[in-house]
Amino acid sequence: MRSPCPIASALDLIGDKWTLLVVRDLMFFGKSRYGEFLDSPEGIATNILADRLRRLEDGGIVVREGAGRRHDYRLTDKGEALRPVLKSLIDWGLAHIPGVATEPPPDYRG
Amino acid sequence: MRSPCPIASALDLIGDKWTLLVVRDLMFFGKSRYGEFLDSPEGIATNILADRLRRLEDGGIVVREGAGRRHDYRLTDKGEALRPVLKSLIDWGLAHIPGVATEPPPDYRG
DNA sequence: CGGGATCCGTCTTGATACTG
DNA sequence: CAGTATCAAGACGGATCCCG
Repeated sequence: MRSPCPIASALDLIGDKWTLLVVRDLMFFGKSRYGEFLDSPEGIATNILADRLRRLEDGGIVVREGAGRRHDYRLTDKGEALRPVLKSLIDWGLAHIPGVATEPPPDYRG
Repeated sequence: MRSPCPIASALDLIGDKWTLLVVRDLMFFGKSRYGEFLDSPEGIATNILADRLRRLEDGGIVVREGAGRRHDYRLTDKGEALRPVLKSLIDWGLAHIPGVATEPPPDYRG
């Protein structure tokens, strides 16, 4: 039994286009509700969003809070621990992707 | 015109399961040839690998060197700049994914 | 033999419509 | 508002073929 590569294992959880965008909304933009994620300019589809939220929950990265329909999603400690990943991604994007830093960027705190 | 989010832009380039695994092979395991990437334990298919290498090249993250068939892929400065992303992903995986750190991990230099 | 391209069946993704 | 149902389009995996 070889222990799996931590990069490969991490990418199994968060290695797709949409998952980290939801984490970004939670981490940097203070969003917590389904409808707020939907409003993001990238335009995630409703079924994809539901699927990613479920995977994030199954992976222990977010928790769903509140009873009934009006629940909030919140990052767990494991989810918060992704902050350096997001930060380094932001730094890389700003430095190396043309057109991304030409205007005052939104407020990526953290 | 809003400037696009650097995270979203970055994920357009590297936000999938396979791309960062190729970067990992280049960055940490000293691989540089098609056949070497194929040998990685995750088992990428030939068509997928060819596609990802082309995208990485188009995105300025790798360059293809050498004439004829026997060429090497090498990280550009833009590709090397992904090192903090990979590093933070390794740290997160080791700390938060069960089973990943139970044996002496391979040598992630950097 | 190494480095792909191509074809094909399957699984996933995504846009939209619909429901409680 | 927070999802599910439906269904088309694309990505994937695997095998095979091809070309130098």
